Amino acid sequence: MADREGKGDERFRRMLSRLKERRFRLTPQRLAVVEILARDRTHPSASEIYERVRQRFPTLSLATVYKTLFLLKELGEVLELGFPDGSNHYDGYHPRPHPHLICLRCRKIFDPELKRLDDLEKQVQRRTGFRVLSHRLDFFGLCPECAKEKKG
Amino acid sequence: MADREGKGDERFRRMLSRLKERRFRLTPQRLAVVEILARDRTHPSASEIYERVRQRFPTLSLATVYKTLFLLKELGEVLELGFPDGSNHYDGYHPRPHPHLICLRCRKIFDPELKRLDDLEKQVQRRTGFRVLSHRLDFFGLCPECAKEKKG
DNA sequence: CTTCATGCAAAACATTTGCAGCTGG
DNA sequence: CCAGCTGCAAATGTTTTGCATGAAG
Repeated sequence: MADREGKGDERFRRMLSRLKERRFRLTPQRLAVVEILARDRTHPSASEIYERVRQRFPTLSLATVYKTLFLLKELGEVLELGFPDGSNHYDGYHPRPHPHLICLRCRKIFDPELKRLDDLEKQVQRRTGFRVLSHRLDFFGLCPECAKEKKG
Repeated sequence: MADREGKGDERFRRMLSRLKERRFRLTPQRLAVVEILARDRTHPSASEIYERVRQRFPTLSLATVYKTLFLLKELGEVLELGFPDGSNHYDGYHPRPHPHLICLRCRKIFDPELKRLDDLEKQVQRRTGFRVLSHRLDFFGLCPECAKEKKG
C-alpha cells in the first residue's frame, strides 16, 4: 500500500528502534516483515505477510512471521485483529485499539473516521471497577460496493 | 447458573419454538445443548457445553454441539463471542450484540451495565455508508478480584 | 564467539466435514 | 417410513513448539 503521508516511514523507524533498544536482532527477514506491518494499511493476515515477504526471501517460513508478530504484539507496536473465523489480521500502522468496519462479503477491513472513543475505556473502568487495559470495537456488514452488488 | 428471573425459561421456550417452526428435530441431545445455552450466563465455550451435556448423554459428540451452535447462530438465537486466542464462547441468554468485559487473568466474561449502545450501528452506518449488520465491543483487562490479587 | 534467529517438521487446538447407521415426527 | 440427526474419525486451517543449523552483533 502507498504511504503518501510518510507516516509509514515514521512507524517503520519507531518499530526498528524499539526492537533495537530491547536488543532483538535486526535480521533481513525480520526487517521485511516489520516494513510491511509499518506501511501496509490493508490489515494483512499472517499468511498474506508471509506470501509478500517470500517474494524477496523465498526460504522464509511462516514460523518466522509468527515469531516476529509475537514480538511486536508484546511491544505494543502491532494490533491483532481477531476474525470470527478464528484467523487474525494485523495492523502496525495504527497499533492502538480503534474501531474497524469488516465487510462480510469481500472481507476487506476499513478504518472509519469516527468520533473519539478514547474515554470509553476510562468510562467503563469507572463504572464497573474493572481495570481496563484495551478494547476492541468492530462492525460487521457490507461495504458500500458490496451492498450495491448484492442488489444488482 | 441460577436463573432467578425466569428469563432463562423464556429463552429456552423461544429457542425451541424457533427450531420447531423451521422443522428441525428436537432430539434429546439438541434439547440439552439448547437448554444450557438458554440458561447459562457464564458464556461457555463449545467444549464446556460438551462436557456438561456429556454428563447426561455420555455418547454425545463435539460435532453435535457445533452443529447445534451453527443452527442457533443462523437463527440469531445465540451470540458467538470470539476470543483473541481463537476460541469462541456462546451466549444464548443475551443473543443480541452487547459489550463484554473479559478478564485476562481468570478469563471470566462479564456483562456490564452500560448506557445503551443501540444507536451505535445506525450512527456508523450513516457516517460511513457501510451497511452495518452487527458489531462487537469487548473490553480486556482485570476484574476487580484479579486486580486485587495481582498486587497482594 | 556466543547468543539468538531461522526454517523445517511435527504438534497443538478449535472447528468442519463425510459418512454409515439410527430415530424423531 | 425416510429426511435429518448422531457420533465417529478424518480433514482443515491457524498458530505454536522443538530442534539443528546459521548468522547478527
